[in-house]
Amino acid sequence: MSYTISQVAQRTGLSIHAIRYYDKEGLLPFVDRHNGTRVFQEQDIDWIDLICCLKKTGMPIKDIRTLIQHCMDHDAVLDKGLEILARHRENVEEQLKELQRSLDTINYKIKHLPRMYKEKFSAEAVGSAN
Amino acid sequence: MSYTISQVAQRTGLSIHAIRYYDKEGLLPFVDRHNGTRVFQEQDIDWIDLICCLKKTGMPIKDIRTLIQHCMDHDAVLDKGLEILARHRENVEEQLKELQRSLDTINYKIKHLPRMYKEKFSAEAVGSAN
DNA sequence: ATAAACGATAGAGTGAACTCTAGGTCAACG
DNA sequence: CGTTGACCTAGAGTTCACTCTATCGTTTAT
Repeated sequence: MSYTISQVAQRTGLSIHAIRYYDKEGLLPFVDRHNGTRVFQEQDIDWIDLICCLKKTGMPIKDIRTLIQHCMDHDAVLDKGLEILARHRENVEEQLKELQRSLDTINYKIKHLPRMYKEKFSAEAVGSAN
Repeated sequence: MSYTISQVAQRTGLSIHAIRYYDKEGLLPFVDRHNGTRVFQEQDIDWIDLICCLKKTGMPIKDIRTLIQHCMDHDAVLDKGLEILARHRENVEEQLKELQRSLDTINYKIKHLPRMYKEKFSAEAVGSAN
């Protein structure tokens, strides 16, 4: 079973434009062509899913390209590809902690917003009374 | 105690340029001026901390401006400001879940990368044998 | 009194990641 | 045989959030 670009767009949630852009940027070197038209296989979609996941977790396109290029290189895949992914996993774990801290801060600020607000206006009242 | 823009930059980790940019974008309507020079109070830094937190959690600048403007409006603060923050908190909770899902996916992909890689090259071997 | 240090503004430039447009190819259908 | 519809490329345009530059004003120390 193979897929057209619009079917892949449907399945992945990416726009057709974005897929072509990713290809142009070297993220999809594994995609076959038929008369110039891209023909996607099931496993290509697995790779695109990985790309989407890396994007969602903030990996820039040039880093994804590096990873993909390593993975297309027979000898280096287990070494360099896995190394990059493992490093990114740590990064995502840090993002999780940071996001949790931010959530705590937001909760704190929600609790104290009335006070912050009050203090600011008291200060301004003093200021304008001067 | 009051602070200059460079002291605020130090304390918040923002660049001086970014602080001025935020001011220009209407995020810091509460900052006083002395002879045109910005003078920051302690509670202004509390507001800037909130702004940083909202930015880190993906709120765009125009939405932060809307929130701040509501909070500078006496009558609406508890209603609209808290409402926006509460909605954003739900958003951040969803981000946390999504990030956790992405981490799971990355772990899964790390486990299966050797297989994805192998299948891709098998497929290409078949293709080039045709 | 003048130079250094720090502050200000306006506006141009940057980089990332798309998004859109124009113009073209190709296979299938009536 | 022509027209639709889906695909293609090259490249221009857009948005966001800064970042940088040029130029100017104000304190402060020597």
